Amino acid sequence: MEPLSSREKILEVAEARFAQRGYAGVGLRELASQAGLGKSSLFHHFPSKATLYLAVLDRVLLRLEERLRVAWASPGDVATRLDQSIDALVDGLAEQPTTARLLLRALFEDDALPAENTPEARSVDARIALLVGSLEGLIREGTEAGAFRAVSAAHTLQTLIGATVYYFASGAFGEGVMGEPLFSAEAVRQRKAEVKNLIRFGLHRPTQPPLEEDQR
Amino acid sequence: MEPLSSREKILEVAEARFAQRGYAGVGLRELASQAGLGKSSLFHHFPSKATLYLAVLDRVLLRLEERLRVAWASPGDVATRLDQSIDALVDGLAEQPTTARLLLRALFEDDALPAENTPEARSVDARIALLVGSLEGLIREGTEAGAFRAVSAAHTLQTLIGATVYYFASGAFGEGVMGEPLFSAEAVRQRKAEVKNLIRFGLHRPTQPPLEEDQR
DNA sequence: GTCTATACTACGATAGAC
DNA sequence: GTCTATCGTAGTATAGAC
Repeated sequence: MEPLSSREKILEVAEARFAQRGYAGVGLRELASQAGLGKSSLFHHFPSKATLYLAVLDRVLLRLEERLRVAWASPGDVATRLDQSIDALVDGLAEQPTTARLLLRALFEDDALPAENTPEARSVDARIALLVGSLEGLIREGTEAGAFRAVSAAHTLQTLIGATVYYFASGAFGEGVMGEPLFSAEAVRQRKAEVKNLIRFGLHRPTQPPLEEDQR
Repeated sequence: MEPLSSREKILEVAEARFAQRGYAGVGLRELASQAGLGKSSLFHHFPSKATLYLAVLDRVLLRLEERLRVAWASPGDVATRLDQSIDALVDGLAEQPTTARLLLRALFEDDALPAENTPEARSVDARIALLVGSLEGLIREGTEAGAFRAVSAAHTLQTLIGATVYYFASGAFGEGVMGEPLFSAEAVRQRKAEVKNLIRFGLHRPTQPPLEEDQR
């Protein structure tokens, strides 16, 4: 295993710090020292705090994108591809606890960033648009084909984001609610099953048998 | 209409600023001047930034609590009381756009607050525990009575929080997804219907007729 | 109850030596 | 590519006059 380059080390530390404290809550001194550098050396790799932040976001979105591309390329029917997208999304968010927090925080920190219309910001926006558009298209395809109820694709997508991104971003509060760690392999497996079943069958008593994973 | 006292004015401005920028992103200079005061005068009303923040949170949670108490006192069956709780929660979150953002941000900013174990922090924790516990109890009651599928109450509660708190906190991103403002009376009405129907029936084609509001 | 003045620390960012 | 030194600003908080 090669040691990380300075740039990679900075990105790694910055991802952890931004996820935990948010953009405004992170100081570059602290960040630099955790990366084993002086503060000024940061500016050799990234011209500003905002650029560094966007680079972190971009990397995280790319990781998710790669996982979801596999699900979208699946030959199955719409319901199957939606299930596989949920699996991929949950796996991607569960891979690193920083991911969901970073993404959820990013939704709030748009106006705090002094970096609109930079190339970095446009790359991040494009990745988000791709993810959102693909998932929404999948839901819409299902309703138009008659496989799903006549739900609003946008509303359903938002609920799905809440059920996944919010869930894995919920931190100590979420662990308190769940009564166990959010990121254990078993907990992640169960989250996938619960979300897929709720999406399929809703809360009320089933008229079809639930998925096998939900048997308890 | 009486003019606001300084304390009330500060709370109002602070709620807006903390919702928009987060705890670390708000400066007390800026906050004070928006409230029409000098920076130092803040400290006459609140001994520290953390105390002010917790006072804001407490007020927001109290508003929600009052709405939900009505739903919990309803004489209906479990499914009805859950529907009414969702209505009350959505109405409470939609009443002021700051509410959902503040609550969602609060989940992340626990460790950034230098104010654990103060009376203010304990009050906030108690209010959250009441809200969470009551909603979870309602779901559990439904599964035990056989009205709901054998879902995990904790998982379902988290999904419900995502579908409501995250939704109304999603800001510009959410409006982009929805293609319209989140807080218009019509949009709020539709969100209630979509969430209740998804909770009831799931996404797949209904074997029972959907609620009347979902007819499109 | 609000003000001015001030203390001390940290912030993001830059200049320039090595 | 990393460092020290420095700039100007803003951060929370306190003291004390009015």
